[in-house]
Amino acid sequence: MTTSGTADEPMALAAERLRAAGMRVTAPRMAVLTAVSDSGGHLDAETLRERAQRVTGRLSLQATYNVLRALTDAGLVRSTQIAGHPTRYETERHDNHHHFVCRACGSIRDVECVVGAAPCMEPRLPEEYDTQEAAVTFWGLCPGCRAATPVP
Amino acid sequence: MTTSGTADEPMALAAERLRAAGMRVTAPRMAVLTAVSDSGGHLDAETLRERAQRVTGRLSLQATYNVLRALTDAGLVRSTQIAGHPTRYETERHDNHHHFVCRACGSIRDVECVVGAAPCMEPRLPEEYDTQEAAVTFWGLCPGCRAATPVP
DNA sequence: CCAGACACTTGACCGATTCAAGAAAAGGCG
DNA sequence: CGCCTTTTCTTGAATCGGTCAAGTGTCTGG
Repeated sequence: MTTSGTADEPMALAAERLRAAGMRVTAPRMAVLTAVSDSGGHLDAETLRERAQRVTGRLSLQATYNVLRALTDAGLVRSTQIAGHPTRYETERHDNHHHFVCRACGSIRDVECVVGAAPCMEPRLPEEYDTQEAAVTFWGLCPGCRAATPVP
Repeated sequence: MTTSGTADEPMALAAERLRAAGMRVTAPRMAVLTAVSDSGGHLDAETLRERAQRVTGRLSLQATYNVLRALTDAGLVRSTQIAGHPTRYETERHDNHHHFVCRACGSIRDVECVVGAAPCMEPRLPEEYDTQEAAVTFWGLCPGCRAATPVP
């Protein structure tokens, strides 16, 4: 069987994580956090709302945004903005990884970065600049779209 | 006197560049292209419209978007999208440089990249991925805002 | 179990950008 | 040089992602 059974396990886990972060535990929060975790990342607010709704029965888009904001502020979720796409959300892994975006289908794939020694973290800027973070987006074609694209 | 005189020189230059790109030469296009060039980059559509208007006398925002699209497609202008900001435009220099964005004041500064050997251009991805471009955005505090910010 | 704080719903609103239809103007050609 | 076609500009409406605000509902600490 694919549905239910131990389907509330992730919910309990989500509750755990919310509590650990000092947040109130509510159905929408558990549902959204679970949706973000399960998906493997890179879903937008609307999609997350749809998924969360399957559990909560009903969830306003506004609430979804509220929850995502709260989860992001709490460090449980990381948001990423890709040019031309709505904001995407993924589980915060504290590994400062980057993203590859397919120009054809829009799919997103994580790209690991050598932790702590990310070469791209060293901009050629004067000393006075306080560089806190580097966000790298790789653009190109994913294997599927590359194969489907007639090479000129 | 501050106005006119040789003020139409950049216009002629813009006309030149448009023609070279095989585009029709129009007042809006010359004005916008000049505005992008003069500014040193990183202005949004609305600001560019204002500047261009000083020359053309009147220019719709829609036309500004049309022109910017055309210029971008023609490779004369490069557009950059920074999370939380409207799209910015700058003269295309074909040097694949990156951007530093101040979290406090939103100012943008170019960051040079070692041409041809950009370390950030080597994502750790399987062979089948066709990586065409890497966009790097550095986030932090510019000298001015850094000085103004009380260090905790 | 109750109060107060915090979260959710609904609905209006906003900024950035695009779509659509008609008027204007660029430029090739006779 | 002036016409005609094509492209571009103007105006106005619409879309999209997201936020603001007010009221109702629901956690959780005491």
